[in-house]
Amino acid sequence: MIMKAQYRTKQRDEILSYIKEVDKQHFTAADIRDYFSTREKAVSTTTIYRQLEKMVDEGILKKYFIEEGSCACFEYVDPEDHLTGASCYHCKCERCGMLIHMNCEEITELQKHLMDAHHFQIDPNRTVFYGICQKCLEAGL
Amino acid sequence: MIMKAQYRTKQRDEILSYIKEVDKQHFTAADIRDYFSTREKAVSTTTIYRQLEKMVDEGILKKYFIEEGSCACFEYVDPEDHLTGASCYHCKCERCGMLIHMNCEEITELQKHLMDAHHFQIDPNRTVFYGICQKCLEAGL
DNA sequence: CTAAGTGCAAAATGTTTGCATACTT
DNA sequence: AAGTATGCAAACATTTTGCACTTAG
Repeated sequence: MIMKAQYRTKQRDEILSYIKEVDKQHFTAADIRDYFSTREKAVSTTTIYRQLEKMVDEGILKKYFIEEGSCACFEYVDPEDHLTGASCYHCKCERCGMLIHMNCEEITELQKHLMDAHHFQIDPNRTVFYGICQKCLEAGL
Repeated sequence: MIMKAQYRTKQRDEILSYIKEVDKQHFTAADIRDYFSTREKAVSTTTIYRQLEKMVDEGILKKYFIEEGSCACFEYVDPEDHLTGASCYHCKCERCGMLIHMNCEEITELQKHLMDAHHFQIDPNRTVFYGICQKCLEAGL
């Protein structure tokens, strides 16, 4: 499933450096477009979309949707997690974007229940629990 | 927050009867548009969107987003669930896209666990469990 | 009569595609 | 040289909006 990048291009490098330099937990195609537009780096929107898609195929990025509206979000996938096949679950705060890692018994139980009762094999890498974290709850956001 | 419909129109009734007659667990604006186009009932797309939005405000429907397609899904909210505050979760098959609805005890337990142990208030509307459904598992996809 | 709803066409988004050109290997 | 990537413009898909017209109360 995971395929390697074929060619290394200037544009690909630019996008990769954005992903690493701008240490955001998640970003959109529009974020990248805006970033480049403010510094005259030439990467067309088309290329941004095509490279992002490619990176998702390569396993470098994870794609998901948060906000209404419709724009896709991308998140950098740590290569280590990738190698270890680490399959912990994530809770993501809808407000502040904080990511909580989980690998507890309860979730394993649910996993088992989904399989037994609903015949559904959950994919830990893809599934994200959205909600509100403690800090934001307390802050009343 | 919940507001009543003001006027009862022919178009609103048509849409409501679609929701009740076509017993789908979830549907999109496009489903309704297509439904009407095959039977010459006159309900414009604009009106469909406006009525759906209104029904969400009224609490008759729940709106949520599922990856891919980027189109909003609507789901009829059982008035009883409305009173009890029950909300169901969704499992989406990564292979065939099938959507399974869940409203079982186990998920409620996990919800409770996330709150108690991880101080995380999960959002059922946004959270989707991704994985592989029975049919695709059996088909070895 | 008045407020609310409707429908058309057109705009706003966000994303994808066809095609000729340019770049990597 | 062959294969891949890029960029533009145009296509797409979904949803929203402006405006004149109709309808429910």
